Amino acid sequence: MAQADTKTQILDTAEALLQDRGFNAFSYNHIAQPLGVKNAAIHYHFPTKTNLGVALIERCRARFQQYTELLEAGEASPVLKFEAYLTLPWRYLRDGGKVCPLGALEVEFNTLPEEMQLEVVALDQQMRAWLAIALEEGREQELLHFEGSAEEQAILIAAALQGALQIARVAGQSAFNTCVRHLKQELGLAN
Amino acid sequence: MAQADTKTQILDTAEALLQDRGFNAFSYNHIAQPLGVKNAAIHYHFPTKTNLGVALIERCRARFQQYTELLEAGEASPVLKFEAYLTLPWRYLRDGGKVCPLGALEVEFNTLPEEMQLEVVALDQQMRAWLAIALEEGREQELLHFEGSAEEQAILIAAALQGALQIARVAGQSAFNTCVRHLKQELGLAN
DNA sequence: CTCATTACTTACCTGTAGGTAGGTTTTTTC
DNA sequence: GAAAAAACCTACCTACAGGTAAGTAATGAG
Repeated sequence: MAQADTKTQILDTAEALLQDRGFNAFSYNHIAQPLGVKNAAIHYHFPTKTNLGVALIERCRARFQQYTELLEAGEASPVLKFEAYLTLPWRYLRDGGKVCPLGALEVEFNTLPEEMQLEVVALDQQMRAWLAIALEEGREQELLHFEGSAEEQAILIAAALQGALQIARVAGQSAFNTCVRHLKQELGLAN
Repeated sequence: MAQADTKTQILDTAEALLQDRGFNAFSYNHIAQPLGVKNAAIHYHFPTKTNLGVALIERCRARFQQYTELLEAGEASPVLKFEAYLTLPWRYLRDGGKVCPLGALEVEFNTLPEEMQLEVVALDQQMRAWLAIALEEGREQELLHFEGSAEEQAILIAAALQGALQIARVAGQSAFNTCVRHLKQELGLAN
């Protein structure tokens, strides 16, 4: 399984670089070097950078789906689901001040090949759609409180988290925590 | 004034490119071509891309200060100030789905030269600090309602707007409008 | 009218990005 | 144990990025 291993390592490295520097600011050599491999090796696994990008986003999608399926299978409460959602950006922040992959890709959206753009749109919809359902569930069970549609609330939450991760880079981690605290409060969740 | 004119045009073009594609995704040629000029001409006005970047952010800062000074001079109400703040991202969105310059620069933050990083930090603080004061004023006059410190509220608002602009790229302009509506509502502002 | 300055252009240079062709080593399969 | 497939490496190529040097055309001051 050396194949899968290297392939996974490539995706891991690329993902970290994406979240650290953005998609346009890393090259095949940036991936190859830490893996102790030549850039042609990366091209062997991912012929073009577009291929890499698409695979990277697809993996995010698959991982998110797995994650949510696990939560559904465990019959997690809407509150737990929401907090599980918060866990994602929270880990990014702790893991070296990374930024949400979606945010990075959206900023560079107009420079991305169409295949990647489609994946970005799909990932965004997938995540927000699931969050919206969890929020609606929470409201029905009177565990969460908000006005307007759940989809709208999901947009607000996603936007705030995404922006907060970015601002945290220049204003410190507390900026992100502040955002989370306020979002929870507005949903009627005790801290 | 041919000098100032070209220089301004360069900054205008660079700023548009930054908000459209990000800082790393445009070159001197991208600026030169639409201006009908060679890339060496850009180097004449801004020897290095770092110079350009710093000048660009400094201009944002100066412009923001002018904008706020005008509002202060006109003794604008806190509500008007808040709405004036909202005007900025709203124009970005209308002007071709642009993204907040600050957001773009934060995503690419780790790839920026230190001089630019310092400017980014300064711009972020400048904008959020002013917003916080306006919010606090609004609360004192019982025009705006929120919990926690004004600085915290300012972070939440800035993050949400910044994120919403980015999400609007893949989810449509309505995503941004939704965010604004919810933010206003939470501050106790009628739509 | 001359000289200096401003605002460029032409013509280059270096580095790196993404990508390819062909060879080599390692692993797997039968 | 041989053949084939997988997982690389070496050695390139092209395009373009950021940047520089030297020259030129226009402007304007003394």
